[in-house]
Amino acid sequence: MVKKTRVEALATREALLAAALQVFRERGVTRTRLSDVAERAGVTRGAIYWHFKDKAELFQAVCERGTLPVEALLAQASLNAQRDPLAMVRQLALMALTQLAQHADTQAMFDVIFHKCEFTAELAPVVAKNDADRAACLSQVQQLFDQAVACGQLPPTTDTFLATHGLHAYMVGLMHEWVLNPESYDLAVCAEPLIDCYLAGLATRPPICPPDAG
Amino acid sequence: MVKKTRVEALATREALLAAALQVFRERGVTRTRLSDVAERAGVTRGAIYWHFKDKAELFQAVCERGTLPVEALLAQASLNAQRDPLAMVRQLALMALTQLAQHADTQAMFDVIFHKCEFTAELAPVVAKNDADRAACLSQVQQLFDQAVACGQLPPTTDTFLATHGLHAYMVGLMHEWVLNPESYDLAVCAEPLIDCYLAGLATRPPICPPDAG
DNA sequence: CGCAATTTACATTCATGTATGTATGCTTTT
DNA sequence: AAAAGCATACATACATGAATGTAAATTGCG
Repeated sequence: MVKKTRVEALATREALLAAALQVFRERGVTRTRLSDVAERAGVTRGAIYWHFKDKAELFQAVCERGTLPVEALLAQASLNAQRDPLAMVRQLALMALTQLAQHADTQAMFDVIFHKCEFTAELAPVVAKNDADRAACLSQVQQLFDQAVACGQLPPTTDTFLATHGLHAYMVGLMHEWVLNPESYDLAVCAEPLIDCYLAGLATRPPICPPDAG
Repeated sequence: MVKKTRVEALATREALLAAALQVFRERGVTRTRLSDVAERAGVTRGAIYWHFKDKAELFQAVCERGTLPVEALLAQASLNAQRDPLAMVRQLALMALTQLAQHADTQAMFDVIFHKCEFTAELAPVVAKNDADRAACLSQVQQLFDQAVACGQLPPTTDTFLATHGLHAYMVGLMHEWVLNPESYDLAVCAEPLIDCYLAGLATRPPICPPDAG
């Protein structure tokens, strides 16, 4: 079998992405040979070079396929933000953790990103996209926190910059560590108390940044 | 220059470790060639094979050199624990972040571990040691939280397992993200408000684990 | 002199990228 | 509507370079 119809070609591409995600997870991105990916997808190495320029581009595609749902959440956030900003932050965090807890592919992706990947020069485009996404996300959340301060949901002394970075770190850490041991606790259930605990901390003793420290 | 005295040999070993840390950070562990490490250390590749079996063992040595200070902190903790357990947790967290904020080598090490390394089968011994260390650390901290509950420093309903994992995730996330942008904020200064914020959350709205979720 | 510490030289393995082959689907023309 | 022509979607083969591990050679210390 050589030539496929367009939809079949798309299916091949999808199979390659799925296979890549698995092999990346097993062998690490750098040690992954494209021949393994091809074999797992049921094609040869040539097919990869048709769909992707090289391994870096393949990796980028794998990442983008996975980060899409999170971006959609953020888009929502800016719209419905005005009413109850703190609840929106809470919902965003919960949805991200729930997505992770429920979707095996999401778990695989974050396992790769957190523990099976080396972010060096050759992955510069991915890193750049990551940075941009993170900056956008942080900025959005900080705006929500600012609104929460304005609403009186958070104390007026709250350093929303630090609060944002703290929450972000918390999320990253939770995902980073939970993916290592998904059996250690039920994330779908525990996400809520974990998030609420941090938010309660913000409300009762918000971080206050000394001058010139950020 | 060929043969050295014993102390000089130790110096060579140290130079190799320092060089490896740098090159690991620049190129990622997997893409690092031992020839680069040797060159940076001012020796040839053969010297590496004298001191270390292979790259994995070199990496392990680099990690162990860096994780030593943290272990010392934990050893302290179990001793002075009885009086004010929550303050002990606080101090531990602060010291870890301070160590990171002040020592360039520590920053380099965590940058490598978090962003420049793929934890796959070939690094199994390192992973095993990491797991053991983490488990020990978590167990220690959970004991402190248990004592804090007993002292009345934390509400009796507190799920100390979740509290521990939450704090650990927080720490990991803070280090993981701050190392990416050490200029984004002054960690040495902000560590205190960040930690206190989380601990305040624990005190006012501790995580409560539903049955059978952990 | 024998061993510790390091260099040099060598063989081997292995993944990559590319160049080329090829057959099929798609399109256009008449 | 049928056939030709072209682009697509891969497979195959090859050349290349690069890093590794080991074995042998070298030299200085005790």
